[in-house]
Amino acid sequence: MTPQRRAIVTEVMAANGHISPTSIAERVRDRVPGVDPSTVYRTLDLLEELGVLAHTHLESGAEYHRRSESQHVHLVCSNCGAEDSLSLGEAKQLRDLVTRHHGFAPDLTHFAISGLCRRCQEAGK
Amino acid sequence: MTPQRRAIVTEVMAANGHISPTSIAERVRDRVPGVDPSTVYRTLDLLEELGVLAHTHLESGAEYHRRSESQHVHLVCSNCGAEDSLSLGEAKQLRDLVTRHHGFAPDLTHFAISGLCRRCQEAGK
DNA sequence: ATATATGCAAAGAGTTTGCACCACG
DNA sequence: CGTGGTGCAAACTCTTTGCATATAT
Repeated sequence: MTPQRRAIVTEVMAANGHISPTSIAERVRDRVPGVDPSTVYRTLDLLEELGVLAHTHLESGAEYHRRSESQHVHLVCSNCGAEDSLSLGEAKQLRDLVTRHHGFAPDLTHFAISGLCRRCQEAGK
Repeated sequence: MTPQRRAIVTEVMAANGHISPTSIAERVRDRVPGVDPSTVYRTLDLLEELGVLAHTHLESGAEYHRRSESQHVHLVCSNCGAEDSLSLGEAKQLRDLVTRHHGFAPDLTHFAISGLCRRCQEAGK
């Protein structure tokens, strides 16, 4: 456990929801000057292998979050960028629906779900 | 309508399902030597604005496909890479479920759905 | 003829890797 | 004291942009 790793973990935990490797690098740098992006990437890979973190693909690229928040299914508005998420119950319904028909066990947290939020739908008419 | 554009469109249409910008660039190059990747990117953007093409985010990055195949919801196995897709009916059920609870109109084709295919689930025990 | 698409070259962003050095445990 | 984490520099991939030239209509 090095100070760099501690700072990286702290930033990911502090980010509410998810955060990109680039942002982590910047924020960690503010706190512990000199931390290299490569260290951030290496640490994120490690923490993911250890099962502490996981990443999700959003429009802007990969974002990391605590593994324990893995129930989080992201809904992102492609128009205004608003973010929402499914409840556990809804996520389960979706999961079951896919599994039932395909024997495929989806991890709905790994990619976001893009679409139009209610407001943008209404505005779009 | 330039020969380059014709070749690019041809390749996307020939690709069954989806194809990455890089692959398009390679294949087009085989047929019309000298075509620059920047031309490919510019053309893809244009065709997307015109509503002819759309892109989907897979694990490996963005892939383009005909807009008319936009019902295609991708299921990708994170273990073996196998690809499957939802039927129109299933896609509609999922869509309705999300819309009903959130007023959010998802475009399930824009991001793939990651998970474990049946075989990998069974093998994984 | 004229608007526009192309190629080329360069610049960027994000990420990965090799290596010598330093530090944690 | 030794394993292994770190910074640095370089390389890489994918993508974007500016500009002069070539091309479609």
